[in-house]
Amino acid sequence: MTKAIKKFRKYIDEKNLQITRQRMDIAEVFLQSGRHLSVDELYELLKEREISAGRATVFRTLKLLNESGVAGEVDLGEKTRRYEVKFGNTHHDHLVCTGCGRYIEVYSGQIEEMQEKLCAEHGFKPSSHRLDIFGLCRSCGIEKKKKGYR
Amino acid sequence: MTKAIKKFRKYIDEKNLQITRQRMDIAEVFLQSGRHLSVDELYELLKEREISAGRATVFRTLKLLNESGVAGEVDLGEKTRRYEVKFGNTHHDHLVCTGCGRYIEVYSGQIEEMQEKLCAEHGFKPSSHRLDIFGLCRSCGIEKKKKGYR
DNA sequence: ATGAAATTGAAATTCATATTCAAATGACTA
DNA sequence: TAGTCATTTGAATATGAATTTCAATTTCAT
Ligand SMILES: [Mn+2]
Ligand SMILES: [Mn+2]
Ligand SMILES: [Zn+2]
Ligand SMILES: [Zn+2]
Repeated sequence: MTKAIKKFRKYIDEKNLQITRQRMDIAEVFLQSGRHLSVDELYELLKEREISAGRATVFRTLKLLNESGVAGEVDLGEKTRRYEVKFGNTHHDHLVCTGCGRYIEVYSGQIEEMQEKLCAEHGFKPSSHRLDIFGLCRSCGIEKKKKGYR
Repeated sequence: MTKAIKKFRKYIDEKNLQITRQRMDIAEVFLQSGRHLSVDELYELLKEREISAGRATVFRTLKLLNESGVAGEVDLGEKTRRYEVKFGNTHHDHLVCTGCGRYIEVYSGQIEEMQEKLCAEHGFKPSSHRLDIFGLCRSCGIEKKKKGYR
């Protein structure tokens, strides 16, 4: 059993909830995917693997995973919410490719520092932030050139 | 007539749409407010001023204002979309106070530069970005101290 | 095993946003 | 100016993601 699953079980236990087959199945498929998944994508992924779980339960379990700190909510400006694995992953920002939809995870200690400084200048106490850069990833950029687009 | 209104009229004209009382009223109240407004907030603001406009028309006009470049969409992780005045305002990021809901507009040329660098390192061609920092503004931070919170 | 409590999931609800369509308004022509 | 056609308006309806409801099922403690 992975550490992430252990942490999830611990959280469930502390909240006096029950460790059920659905919750564990959903958590495992989510963790294995390693992707930035919407509720519906995870629901379909479970169906593919012939794991039965209702949409409502997938919603609720992702919420639990989020509360437990195992998963994190990601809002990339789409209409639907996504979740990513947070446990074992350090903080990062996203390069979002508008060509192929990939999310590239990036980090810059310098940017983080400058954000702190910027906040200090305004007497602002930061607790979290979100930096998303939208554009074209390397392969999509090349693709466009090939096709002669601008 | 302000330059922003002029630009909006020009856009409407170019699209072979009509300059109507509703469109102008909505645009003017929006521009005067200078705030980060949701559709509903603007709709209520119009009602207060006894300007009649249906919700659908407010939606549609904000969309037009956005397309014209006079307004910009702002997604601050709430369930509802907001619009801000874009015309005459340069690019900026947001410090979002989770205490009082204020949006402080900030800018750091250094952060922008580092973002460019970060993208370049990944062969990524950026076209836009979004940086929001959530936390407590100066007055909300002081408030919390007074009350003895952590 | 028994009963109380928690969980599940199909269906209903909510809420923001988008669309529909009949009536109103505006533009244009004769 | 009156007539005609096109656009706009806004109340009502539709949509779609997220949440809630509640009866049936499952789990846990005894
Ligand atoms: Mn990520
Ligand atoms: Mn702003
Ligand atoms: Zn790509
Ligand atoms: Zn504040």
